[in-house]
Amino acid sequence: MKEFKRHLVTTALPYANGPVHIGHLAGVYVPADIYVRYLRLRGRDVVFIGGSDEHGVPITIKARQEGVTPQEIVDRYHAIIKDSFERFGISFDIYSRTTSKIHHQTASGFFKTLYDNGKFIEKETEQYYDEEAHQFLADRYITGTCPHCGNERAYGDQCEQCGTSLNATDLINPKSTLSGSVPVMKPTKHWYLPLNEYEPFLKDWILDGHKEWKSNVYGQCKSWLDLGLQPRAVTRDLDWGVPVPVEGAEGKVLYVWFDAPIGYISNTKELLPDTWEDYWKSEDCKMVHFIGKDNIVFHCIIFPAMLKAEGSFILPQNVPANEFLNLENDKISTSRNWAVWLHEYLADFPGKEDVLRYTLTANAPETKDNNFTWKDFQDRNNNELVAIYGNFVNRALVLTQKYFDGIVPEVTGLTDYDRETLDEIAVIRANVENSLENFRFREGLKEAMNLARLGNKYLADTEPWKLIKTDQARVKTILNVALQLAANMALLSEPFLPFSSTRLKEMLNLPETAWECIGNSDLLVAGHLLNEPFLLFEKIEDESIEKQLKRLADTKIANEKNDYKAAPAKADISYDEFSTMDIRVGTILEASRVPKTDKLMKLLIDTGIDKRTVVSGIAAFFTPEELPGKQVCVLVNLAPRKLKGIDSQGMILLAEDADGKLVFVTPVKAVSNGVVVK
RNA sequence: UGCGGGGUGGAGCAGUGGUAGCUCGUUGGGCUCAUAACCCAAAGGUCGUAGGUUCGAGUCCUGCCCCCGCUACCA
Repeated sequence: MKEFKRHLVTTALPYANGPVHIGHLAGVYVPADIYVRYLRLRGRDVVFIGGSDEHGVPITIKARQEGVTPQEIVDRYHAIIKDSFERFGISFDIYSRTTSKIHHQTASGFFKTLYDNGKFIEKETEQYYDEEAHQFLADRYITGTCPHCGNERAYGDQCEQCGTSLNATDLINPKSTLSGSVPVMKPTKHWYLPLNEYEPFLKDWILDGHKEWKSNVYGQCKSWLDLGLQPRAVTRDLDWGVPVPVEGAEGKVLYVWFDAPIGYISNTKELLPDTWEDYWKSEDCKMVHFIGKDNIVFHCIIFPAMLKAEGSFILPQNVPANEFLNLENDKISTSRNWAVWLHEYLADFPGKEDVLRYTLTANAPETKDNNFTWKDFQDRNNNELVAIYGNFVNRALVLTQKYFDGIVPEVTGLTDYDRETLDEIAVIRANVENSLENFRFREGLKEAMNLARLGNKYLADTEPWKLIKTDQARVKTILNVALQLAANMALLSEPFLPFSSTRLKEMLNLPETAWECIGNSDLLVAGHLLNEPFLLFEKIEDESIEKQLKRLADTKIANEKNDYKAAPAKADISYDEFSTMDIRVGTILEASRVPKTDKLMKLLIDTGIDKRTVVSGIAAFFTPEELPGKQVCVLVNLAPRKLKGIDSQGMILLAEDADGKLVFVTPVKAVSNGVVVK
């Protein structure tokens, strides 16, 4: 395998129209950070590049909805994202943004180079234009009637009712979702990158040259290449983005997918104005893109074709794309607020950065979509971090504190078992390294935890708490070994759990130690004074988990309300038919549950005409105590009916909300009992 | 519709032709230094489904079913 002098690690640029959530973290940022921290610990020359993607149509839409400028939107989210990454320990060397001056220059220059070298095709096409919003419309922003099933809410690219994919021009009665106006066809000119010309190169490079890529990545690429590539537009009609730097391109910007990956280059330039080319233009540099599976085609096909067209850049050595993470069995969604937001997590679980890093890594969607549940989060913390890692460290340190006043005891003689245990460290280290080099972070973490498991087993097998009564010298050796294991654990787990590693090193008073020392049994020398032990991890109680689940349940209810669509109107009736119904305002006098039923409530109501009994299915929503005195509307001429043996003389009017909850229909101010509702 | 990825004990994963493994949970036992933590043992899987190839298939082939991506928000 080739040894690279430098490493360039990029992470997908999060879109600055919302904060980052656990899906982003599990898919991209946590694995990338583990990888980078590992490379740094091994003394490799590495730059870690991140930044916000701040262009594109959705940001302009959101700005329009909120009545602010796109700049205000991206400023807001860029700040939140950058800050939360930093506090979470994603150790970017730079986290910049695509609205930066240097990015505009870089992206613009990149386009110009390709343009000047004749790498683009110019094409004029007719597209829908919204004359009120003064914008060309992407297919998704046009709705109309589906020509196949007649659904009136079909989108320009697909009808969600019948599933057919459409062209915007297929829609009957097209409407712009931006302004509601009827769009008109207008000619527009765009520049296309002829991807088809790069097909032979891409086939050679990926299909023959990178068979080691993950199967999801390789398979997706193969599929695209087998189907044949088409020229792809790299410009858009929009006023938000990097202006197209050629004549006749007024009002056009670079397509966000042309612009965004160039952000990796711009951000490297911003970080290293003088030496960035050592990373981007030197075959000695290994470039790796961390992305989610939806981005595979852009990073494996389009961006490499762009780089190839330009000619002076290197290509990625690997693109370890992850699958998706679900949250409590539902797709994570920014717009539906179905997510665990990083900035909220950091506020709710201060000091527990590593717990989330651990959970997301242990359960990373490396080979298929996975599910994050708060129960799993709690279990992994309590049963693994606390019980295995934290507990081992605590045992070793507390015993040393108790027997030897926190001073590392000397080795008085190693048994075969001691040696075997210590030798195991190097084996585990090799396993961790192998996993990380091959982007198997889940496996690597499990291997690292095996060191703590080994420690617990060692203590259980050697039982120093028994021997202390009879053989102090042996106990010295045992605790020395246990402490060496703990010190090795602090080093080995650092890429995965950096905050805990720092705390553990503090407790051990461990001097700066190189990764290469992992496996040594003298990381702590005899006579070395340890600091006071404290708990590395703490149990997470049910209450804090329930709080999170409650929040999600509330979101679900809110979404159901938002998604509520009124049922279609029933067939017309005459006024005479309506007037046959006699609806009166009445007051509830008494209320009691109907025994042996879940839903039924027996009510005595003063209807102004009489006092009568009504049985109503409201017991799930009201208590008998809160009802007396309430005014309600009653249909008084509904034929009586026996319910559970009780004569019900009428019906109370109720509105059923989107979430199934019932609400009384009540006059907005008190009126006399018996007044007519009409 | 098509193409790609995935469907393995309660949960999360490994396993590309030769007796089905790992972590957590569960049950039983042990230990008591440790955050009721730790250690040992056991139970638990007809490997989505129906066929086929093979002496032998989770592993290869074919059909079908389910989930996800390519397709707004979005990793």
